[in-house]
Amino acid sequence: MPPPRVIAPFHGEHNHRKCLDQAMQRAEAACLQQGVRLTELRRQVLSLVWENHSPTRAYDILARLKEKGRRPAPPTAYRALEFLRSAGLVHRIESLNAYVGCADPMVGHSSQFFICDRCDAVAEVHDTGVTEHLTRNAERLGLHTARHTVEIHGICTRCYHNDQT
Amino acid sequence: MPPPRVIAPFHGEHNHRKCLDQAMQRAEAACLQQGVRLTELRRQVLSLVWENHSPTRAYDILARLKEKGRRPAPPTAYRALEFLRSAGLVHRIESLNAYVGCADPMVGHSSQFFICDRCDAVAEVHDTGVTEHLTRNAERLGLHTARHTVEIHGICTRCYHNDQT
DNA sequence: GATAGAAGTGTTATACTGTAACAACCCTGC
DNA sequence: GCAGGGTTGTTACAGTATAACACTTCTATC
Ligand SMILES: [Zn+2]
Ligand SMILES: [Zn+2]
Ligand SMILES: [Zn+2]
Ligand SMILES: [Zn+2]
Repeated sequence: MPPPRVIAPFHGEHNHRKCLDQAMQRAEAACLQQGVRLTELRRQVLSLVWENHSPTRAYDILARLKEKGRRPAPPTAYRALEFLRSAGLVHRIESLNAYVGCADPMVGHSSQFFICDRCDAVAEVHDTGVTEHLTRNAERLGLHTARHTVEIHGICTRCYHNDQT
Repeated sequence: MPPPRVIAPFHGEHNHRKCLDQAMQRAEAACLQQGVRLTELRRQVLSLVWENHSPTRAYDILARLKEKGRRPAPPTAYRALEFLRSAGLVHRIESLNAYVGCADPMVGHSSQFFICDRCDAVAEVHDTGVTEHLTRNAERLGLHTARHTVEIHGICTRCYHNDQT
């Protein structure tokens, strides 16, 4: 079994511009491969989700789209987000009603998300051990699995230390 | 490591009246032990959640409370549900915005939920293997864990077979 | 038992999240 | 060009959740 792979860690100091560019490039490639259209609107929404590594809510997307000159209504944002999700380019965090970009869209994965409730940082992990346990349980119960939602909430080290001071 | 324990299975043929009575009894005991008050309203809401083993939404609770002669507004339901959740008597299914009764409230557990998207049946499982995997990952990332959300969606065997016919 | 404080519930209003339905537009292949 | 499907715009509304304050009920203490 391969070791758990951290797709996006907490607070990684990095050139985020690079993050964003890479995400957009991978999105173009993924859509090309899947034969679906990454339109200008979808590109804009994806880049908004990728503005940072915290979960983005649909109505935040709407507000930012307005700033960009569009006059969008809710369905505009939800449709774009649903497209991106089905293409594997973003994940939905159910416990927050929000979306994060996926840094590795080309592999079909069911990830686990570790979320800091103080600073909103999210780490995406792909631990096949967890997945196998869940799959085994599903089989035992007779559930033909469609999707996993695994979201762990807590306080990240940085925020935890800040609280002590 | 103990084997995964199925707290509530799919479609178990059973005397549900017994289910309900037992749940209410355990709730009384749990509240007594925790030194919190299981008021009449909270008792009513808990019994509504326990009417069946499918997730119950807050506004369904509201509607049923109206039938029982109250004239409740949303906060009434949400406050009762939040109380029951904090007392460990119900779990919230994040991916459905709904609540299910917990059949084993006395043990502090973080469960996994297996959900049939066709018939809404929910199975609650307590697999320490899953929990340990997640805990290990949280430690590695430096997340001081507060709560787990593990929800597996799919189609249960019974519904799957019905679809074939 | 009176009485203050805490806990619980009622009530109004409002914010946030998400979708149905239909119109208009645009792209692609014929 | 011109159908036809996919995408976006637009209006309206459904569903989920909380803030704020009033009122009641319970509990502890005198
Ligand atoms: Zn980045
Ligand atoms: Zn943090
Ligand atoms: Zn039952
Ligand atoms: Zn089913």
